[in-house]
Amino acid sequence: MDKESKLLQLRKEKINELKNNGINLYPNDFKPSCSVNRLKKIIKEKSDSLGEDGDKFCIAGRMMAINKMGKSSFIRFKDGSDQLQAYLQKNRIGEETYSLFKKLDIGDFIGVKGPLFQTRTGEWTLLAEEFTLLSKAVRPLPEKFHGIKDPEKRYRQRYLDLIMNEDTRQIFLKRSKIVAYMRRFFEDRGFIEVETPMMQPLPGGAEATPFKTWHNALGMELFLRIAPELYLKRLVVGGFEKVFEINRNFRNEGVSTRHNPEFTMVEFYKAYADYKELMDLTEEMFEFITKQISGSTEIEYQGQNIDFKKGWLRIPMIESLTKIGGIDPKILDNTESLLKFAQENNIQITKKDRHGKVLTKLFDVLVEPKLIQPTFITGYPVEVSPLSRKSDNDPKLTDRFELFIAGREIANGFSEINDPEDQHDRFLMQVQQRDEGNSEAHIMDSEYVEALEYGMPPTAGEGIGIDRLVMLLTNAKSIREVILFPHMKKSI
RNA sequence: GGGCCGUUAGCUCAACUGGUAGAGCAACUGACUCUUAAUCAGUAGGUCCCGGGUUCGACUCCCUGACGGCCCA
Repeated sequence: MDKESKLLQLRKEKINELKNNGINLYPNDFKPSCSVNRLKKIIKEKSDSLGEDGDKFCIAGRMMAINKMGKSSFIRFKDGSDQLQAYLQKNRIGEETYSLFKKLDIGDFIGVKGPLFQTRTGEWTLLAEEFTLLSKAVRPLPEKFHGIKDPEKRYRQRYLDLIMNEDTRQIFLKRSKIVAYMRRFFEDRGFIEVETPMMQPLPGGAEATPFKTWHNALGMELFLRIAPELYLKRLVVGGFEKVFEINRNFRNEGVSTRHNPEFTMVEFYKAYADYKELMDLTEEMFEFITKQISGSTEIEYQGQNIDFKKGWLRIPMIESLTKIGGIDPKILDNTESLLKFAQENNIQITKKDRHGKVLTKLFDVLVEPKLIQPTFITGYPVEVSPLSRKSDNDPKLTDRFELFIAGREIANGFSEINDPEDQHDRFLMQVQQRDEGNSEAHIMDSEYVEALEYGMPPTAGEGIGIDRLVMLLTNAKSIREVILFPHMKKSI
């Protein structure tokens, strides 16, 4: 703990003095009659019945500013909904209460009861007839005008950020709404929400390094999940034809403005659907959510206008490499030439990488950053898609898409493999890649294959990064701005 | 992992070429019954991120480290 400042010592002395005078600093018997927000609506709707002799209200909140003028004072305070001003007069609330008030600080929670009046400037103000301390703050709040800016402090002490910065509050209110609308979208279409293990004996469903943990009683190693995919598909096998899960995934990777070790995804699966249908569904969902949140399908993200109105561009990956990435179509099938091209353009690719992987890496560098408007890239190579159904037209490709917006990956979806033999072979291919040094390649999951052997209906599934979606809709530059408590190193 | 930048009072920030740290808000004392970044008078408040080094002297220059931000891989 930090060394106590003089400021803090003084506060504690003052608090002891109040306690010694028999004042309860933390009572729990004050019931507000309404929120500030509700009160403001009442003011708008029926200000006729308001006034010094009019209706009385009981409001609670945190004091954010105090203007003392001798025997009367204005305080600005806020609850979870809005801010309000109250006027305290010594001869109205009594000498004893007024002198208690004078000892209080910005940051303290208070309750005020009284009618409303308008100040000289016309501001509706609660005229205090009763005034109570509800909870004493020991530490002072950050400065009222500049608030708290230091990103490190804002993340580590998010509560201060939320108290002082309305923008921050709005981001997380929006985040909550985005998730709520997403739930509604799925529920309206007959999907059921499920929860599958966060701790898994075999980490699967994605290419990533997992976190390890240990279960004492079972005496076994467990992994924090990198994806819920294989469990959700077991549920489709089990007869739940439309499922979704909104929950955390954990990947043991670096942190950046786009990566947090734990992040939230929605994954959903729909039986008898294919990847094309999911693209349609995704367009519908994004359009719906964006309209609800922003009132329009258009948003501005970091200076770019982005339109979510459905009818997004759909481009096969190969085509995107030539048309957007500028690769000569003649060298596309030749791994050697592609490697040479990569080298010439300073793109780091391992010689070991297979053709499909080389294409994907070139795509990441040459195409992805240029996909600003919502764009589906389809037809991913088999090598990088161990869980996607092979395309009927081209066995080298899969019935898969990824969604890109503002130059970053937002979603990934595909028709699922439901041929257990194919799935088994794909796992084997991954195991081989693992042996060749790709530590992120998928692990053989025989129990999952066994589940497929009982029969899974034709199905398509998709995952959408919620944090990244929230970033887009809140115009946040860093993922840390949309995660309440982003991971940081220990500060000591 | 690499590059650049940052860390000074509770908060937001200053401090020139190295000369011994300052403002606003917050706090404290006092005045003030319509303020709203209230005002007025006064007071106090510092491990200059940690640790080394250079120097007569370091917030300032150099090195190591910690934490953070941005960019890149």
